[in-house]
Amino acid sequence: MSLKFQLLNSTGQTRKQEIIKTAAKLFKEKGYSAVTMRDLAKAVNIRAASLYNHIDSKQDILKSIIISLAEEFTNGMETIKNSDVSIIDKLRAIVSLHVNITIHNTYGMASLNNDWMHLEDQLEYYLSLRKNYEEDFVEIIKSGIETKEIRDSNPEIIMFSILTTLRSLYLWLPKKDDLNRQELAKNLGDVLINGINHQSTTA
Amino acid sequence: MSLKFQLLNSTGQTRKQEIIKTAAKLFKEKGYSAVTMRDLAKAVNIRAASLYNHIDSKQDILKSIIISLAEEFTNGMETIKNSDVSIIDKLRAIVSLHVNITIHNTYGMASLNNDWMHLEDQLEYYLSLRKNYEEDFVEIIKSGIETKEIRDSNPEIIMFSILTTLRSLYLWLPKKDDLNRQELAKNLGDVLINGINHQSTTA
DNA sequence: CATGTAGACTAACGGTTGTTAGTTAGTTAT
DNA sequence: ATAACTAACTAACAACCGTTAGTCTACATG
Repeated sequence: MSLKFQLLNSTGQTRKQEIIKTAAKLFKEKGYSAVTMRDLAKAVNIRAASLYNHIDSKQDILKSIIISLAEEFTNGMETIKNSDVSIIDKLRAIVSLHVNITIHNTYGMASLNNDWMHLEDQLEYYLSLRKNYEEDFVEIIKSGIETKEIRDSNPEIIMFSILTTLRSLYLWLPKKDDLNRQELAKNLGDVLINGINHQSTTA
Repeated sequence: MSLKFQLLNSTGQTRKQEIIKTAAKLFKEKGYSAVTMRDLAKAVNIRAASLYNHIDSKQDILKSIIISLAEEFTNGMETIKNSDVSIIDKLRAIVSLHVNITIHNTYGMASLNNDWMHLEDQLEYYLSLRKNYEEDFVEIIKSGIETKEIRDSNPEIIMFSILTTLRSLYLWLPKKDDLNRQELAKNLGDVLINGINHQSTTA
């Protein structure tokens, strides 16, 4: 048994990673079902059959893209939930979580949002992660309403309103790369959070 | 040349309308590309070939769903733009427009959001309608900032934040049918608009 | 030098796709 | 009564789908 060194290509990723990243890009443009293995192969300049030296199946690619992202969100939420800061700061942390993940994997976010229903074996697992995430999110809102940090409106509506905006970040973040992460997160935080902040002192 | 009476089925729609509505429902669940003509045929209890007595092509179905909805939004925006009310009331009217259209065509909204890229001949037309809609929307926000009815934040971010929430209505509106239109529109208006309202006097 | 492996290839498979052709039973119009 | 139309059917086509089998070459390891 000897050490094995993974060969890296010119962009510093393994071939498998390159295939998955390219797939995510195509999935964003046309959706999982409309992208064929021959499309994907052409995009990485090999033949369709050669893809199978690196991946198990088309399904497997989708699973890799979605599950890893979903787990990133779950882990991020766990950290935020257990952190000892104000509710408003927790909400700001959630905004940053979405901005950061979306910046480093814009293409994958499209699959997470639009192609999760094509997961087969992992569908149930994905749905449980999403359900838990939304429940944690709404709990934070509720406790903010109790402590009067958040305006007293329907917590589910507040949660969905913020979450759908964050989930759509992948659509308009690419057009806004002149603003860097911190600026965008701040602007977005202002719009999303000051709106529901009870003592609205922005100016 | 004589009058022609369109035969209506048990649900009071023509067969073509029934097919398109059923298609929209399937498109919402799996996306345009993943739904086959045989799937659609089975859902309306005929054979795939028989669909072509009523529609020209699969493309044609998608076109019918998306373009009519996009034009509804365009017409609605035109009315709101030219109405003589406050900026805040215009925003409330936009919220109502989305709520009402989404209520009466929940399935179609999924295609509008997720399958527009599979339009072929009509893609350019659709994109122009969407572009105009967003431009009108952001103009309303800008004039609201000028008149100080709206908090002074980045108008594009405000617009996208509201619009993405409204675009996602089709996802969570079906779960909330205990609230009727007016209630939902009001709640949503509170969350979306009071947040950016300059003199935030909600309580 | 011999051997093993990674990663590309060609060829082909069985199944599915959207769609067309041709037919037929039932209804409506003249 | 006859002609025309509507809306269903069966059968089939050519193209495309994901995937497998088997092969070849370049390179790393012993």
